[in-house]
Parts: sequence; C-alpha cells; structure tokens
Amino acid sequence: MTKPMLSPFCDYFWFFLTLPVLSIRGIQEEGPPDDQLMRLDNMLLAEGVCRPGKQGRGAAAAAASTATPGGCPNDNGLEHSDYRAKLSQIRQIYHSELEKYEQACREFTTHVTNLLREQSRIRPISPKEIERMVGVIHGKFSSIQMQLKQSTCEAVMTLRSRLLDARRKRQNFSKQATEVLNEYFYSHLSNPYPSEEAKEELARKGGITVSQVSNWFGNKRIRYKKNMGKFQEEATIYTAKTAVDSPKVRGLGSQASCPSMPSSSASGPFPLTSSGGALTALQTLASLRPAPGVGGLLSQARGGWRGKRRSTASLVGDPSSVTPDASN
DNA sequence: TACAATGATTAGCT
DNA sequence: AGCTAATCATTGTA
Repeated sequence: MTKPMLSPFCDYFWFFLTLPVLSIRGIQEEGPPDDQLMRLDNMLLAEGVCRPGKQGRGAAAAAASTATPGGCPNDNGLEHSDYRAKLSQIRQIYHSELEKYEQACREFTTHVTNLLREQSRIRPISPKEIERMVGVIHGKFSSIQMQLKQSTCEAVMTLRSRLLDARRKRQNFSKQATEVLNEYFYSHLSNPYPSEEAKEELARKGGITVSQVSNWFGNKRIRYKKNMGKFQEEATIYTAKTAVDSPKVRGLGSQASCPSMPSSSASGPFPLTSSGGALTALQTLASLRPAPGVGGLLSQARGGWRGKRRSTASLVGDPSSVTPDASN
C-alpha cells in the first residue's frame, strides 16, 4: 500500500491502518473471518447479548438492557437474578462499545475521504483508490468489532460457568420430589432399586431428571445403610403414608405387582415398612430388630443390598421381591 | 457462624 | 452400565 501524502494528523491514522490484525486470537485458526463473525454473532444472539437482525448493528444499550436472555434455559427467576444482572452489564458495555466503534468508523471514513479529495487537487487520485482506502478502514474497524464480540462471548461464558454451574448452584429438591422419592424408597425397602421405567416415572412426578433420581437413590441407599437409626422416624412416616395411599406407590414399581403384599412388608430387612402399619413399625423402632423370619435379609441389607447384582437365588423366600427389574 | 443435610461428582468394582 | 463408598460443595438451620 503506498502511503498517500496526508497531513500529520493522518499520519497517526495511517499508522493505525497499518497495524496488523493478526493478533486477534483465534480468528486466523478458525476459518474465514466471515465464518468466525457469524459464529460470534450467533453466539451473542443465543446468549441474549444482541437481538435478531441487530447483531453488530448498533442496537441501543438501553433497549437491549431489558431484553430477556435467550440462551439461558434455566433462567427461571430469582436464583439467576445475579446472572441476569451481570449479563445485562455485559450487554450494555458491548452495545455502547459497538456504538462507539461504529461512530468512529463513520467519522474516520468521512475524514479520510475528505482528505483524499483535498489531495486530489495536488495529485490525481482515482475513485478506486478512495474506495480501496474506505475498504481498508472498514476492514480494520470490523476486526476490532470482532475482537469486541469475542471478548463479550468469553465474558458471557465465564459468567455462565461461574453462576449457572449445576454443581455449584445445587438446589434442594422440592417437597413434592422428596416425598415421591421417599415413598418409593420406603415402600421398596427390600430392594430399593427402581427400574428405568420407575425412575422415569419418579422423575416425572418429582419434576426432576432421571439422573437426579439415580443420584438420589444412590445417596439414600448408602446413607440409610450407614445410619439406619437416623432414618427410623422418616421410615415410619412414609410407611404409614404408603399404607394409607398404597396404590399410588405401587403403581410405580414392579415390585408392587404383588397387590396383597407390598414388597418390603414381610420380606424386607426393614420391617418398618409393613403395610400392617405403624404398630409393627413402632415395635421395630423400639428394638431395632427384625421381625421373626427376616433376620437374614436384614443382615443382607446391612452388608449392602447389592441391588441389581443380587441373584434371583438370593431372593428365594422373598416372592414379592422377585420382580422383572430384580431379575435383570 | 458452625454444623447438619443433601445433591453432585468421582474412583473403583462387578 | 449401574452400583457403592468417599468426598466435595452448597444450602438450610440452630
């Protein structure tokens, strides 16, 4: 590029124009700038930073600040208010910067064009040359824009991982979910391993995911086994509950296929769950000893249910536990 | 604020 | 793949 004869003021801008744009991280390695720009625009759109049809076109910060973040599936209110507030800040900064860049680009283009026109009195300057200069200026500014977009994307991603990370933002399950899970657990105490279908049903009823159901049962089994005493009261409550409302729970589990004998009532290691109700439960509560004839199963549970791994043979004498999912 | 409860993650096992 | 056991990290509570 031949340096045109410009004023000292323009020397400064000439320096700007000749700055390499290669320093923009990732752009060169990730394909043509247009593709990269499109990806960034899509991402900003998905994150709710810009709005459809307005990507990079100077959407007003004020208007944008009230927009609902589009890319946040969990954006359901108070628990993410912090996220939303910070996203809104990012959005404002993004749009005001973008606006500044665009204005600077317009002003600089006008300025350079005027200077070239002035120069044309001294030496011949073709319209093509002016066009080329304008193109170069726009190219520089769009690469700056790209950098801005990239930084914005990074900021949003960091914010998301910090504030919306499921593990860090663990929430206790709703009462409904806990009840549903506990009802199943205590009514299937002899074999508290819900089948895939039962897990799905529990998940649906509790408004949680299947993997959350699996986690819950994993935790529950281990914690129950470790400290059965602590759970006695809870067991009594749910036993009484399911005794009254047994069809509800029975409907979930395959073990409940024995209508007259809830799985854990006579067979399980924890006779608290007898459909006979609170009396047996309280008796056991007092002694913490199994009802006659169930000692073997109690020790089995104390050593670990070893649920799905349990062979059908070990369930002999426990007809209610011989279920489709137990025999898997 | 300390501590218990609890949901999620991980390593190792079958 | 699904389980246990240990552990982490957050939430709830006295």
